[in-house]
Amino acid sequence: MHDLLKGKEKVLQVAIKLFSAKGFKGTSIRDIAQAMNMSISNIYHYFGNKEGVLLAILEHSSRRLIDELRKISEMDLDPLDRFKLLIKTHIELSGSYKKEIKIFFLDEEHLSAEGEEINNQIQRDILEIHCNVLRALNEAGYMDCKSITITAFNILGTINWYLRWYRSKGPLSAEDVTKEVVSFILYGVLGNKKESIISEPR
Amino acid sequence: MHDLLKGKEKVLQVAIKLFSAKGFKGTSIRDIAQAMNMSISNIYHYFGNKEGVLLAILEHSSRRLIDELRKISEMDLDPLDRFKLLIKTHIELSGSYKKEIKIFFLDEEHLSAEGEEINNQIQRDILEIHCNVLRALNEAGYMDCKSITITAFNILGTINWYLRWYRSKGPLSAEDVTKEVVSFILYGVLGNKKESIISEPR
DNA sequence: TTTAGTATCGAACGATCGATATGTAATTGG
DNA sequence: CCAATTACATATCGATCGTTCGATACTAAA
Repeated sequence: MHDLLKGKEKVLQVAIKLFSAKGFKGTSIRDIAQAMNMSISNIYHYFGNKEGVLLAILEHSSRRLIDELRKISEMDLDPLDRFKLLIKTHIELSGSYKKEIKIFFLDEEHLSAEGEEINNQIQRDILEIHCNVLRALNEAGYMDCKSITITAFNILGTINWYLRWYRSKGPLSAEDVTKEVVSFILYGVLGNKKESIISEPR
Repeated sequence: MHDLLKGKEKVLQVAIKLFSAKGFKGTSIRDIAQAMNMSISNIYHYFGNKEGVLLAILEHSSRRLIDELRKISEMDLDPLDRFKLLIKTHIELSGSYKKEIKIFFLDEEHLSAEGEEINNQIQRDILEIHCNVLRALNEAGYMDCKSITITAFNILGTINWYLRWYRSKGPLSAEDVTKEVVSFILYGVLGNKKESIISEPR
């Protein structure tokens, strides 16, 4: 049952778990090694140093999310439909990356210059994708805001905070919770332009 | 000029700065002591241990915010005006606590059972204040959502994320940025009940 | 002046940290 | 089958960590 993953893959999996639970500084290389019955030096053999493990997680996990979101942002759709799809996908995809995203929140301050640059690039990529989709929405007359960037930040805040608090314990189904969050964002963005905006994207 | 603050007060001030910049685990007692030319053992004399410093910051800084917000939530106002005032005040007050709030985000995982309980109580208090104000808003027919708690979380997410990204460097004034964030939240909450909702509270 | 309490310090403790040097077993390509 | 590369382990390094101990300076009451 265990040991389906081996080597590098398993290190990453274990590190994601520990980093998200105890933070980067709060997790030692020894913690990771012990949790998978591997020697310390082996981790160094794979990743060079401790930050290497964090960067590997960061790049490995962000790639798919960014690629997926960018694909949506370039789709030839009605701006509103594209926006709805983007939000919904971002929330759903992020759901399967909860641990990894938590790591980015917690530990961006402990990175070296190089690591910080990589992390910033990821954040910038995601923000830019949202800005692009919002810009089209704005030009099509669906919304009316002073700053697209601020609006994008507000969206990311709502999504990322959702990842923080959601625990699948409440009375509502995961689907209903997602719908409620999407609805909050949609109304927040579309503001006083009142159309029937809440309908399933697809 | 310096040394206006002494002893405990100064420790707290320096610790807030360092914790928010490098995290709790990333800051050693020695860092704090050195940054203010004080001996390590003196900090222990004041706060018992490292977590004691963190808890002192937490309690000291959250008290005023919670008291202020609760006062607003109990004001005898039109539910919508009260809600607007609450959001605006929360954002503005949080602005002067940026560093402290960042600490809470970063470090809630490193706390002992006692510390975690205190931290949870603070989070619960703030959430409850928002829920109460939202409930009145809902009963007065201003909004229409499935879960007041989810909506409160969305609001907190937007506010707290704002504290993360805002840097007073952009083209807009701080006031305009605040207005934009408040507007996002208002529309997000009020949803399809479309009245003229964006006007200065007071 | 004595006393008691508070504020402060330097030195050291054991533990743990990230990292490395130096190995041996396993795997693989020719 | 053998050489080379990869995968792993042991043992250890110096640095730093949180914490404690025992002592000294200061301050205000008795």
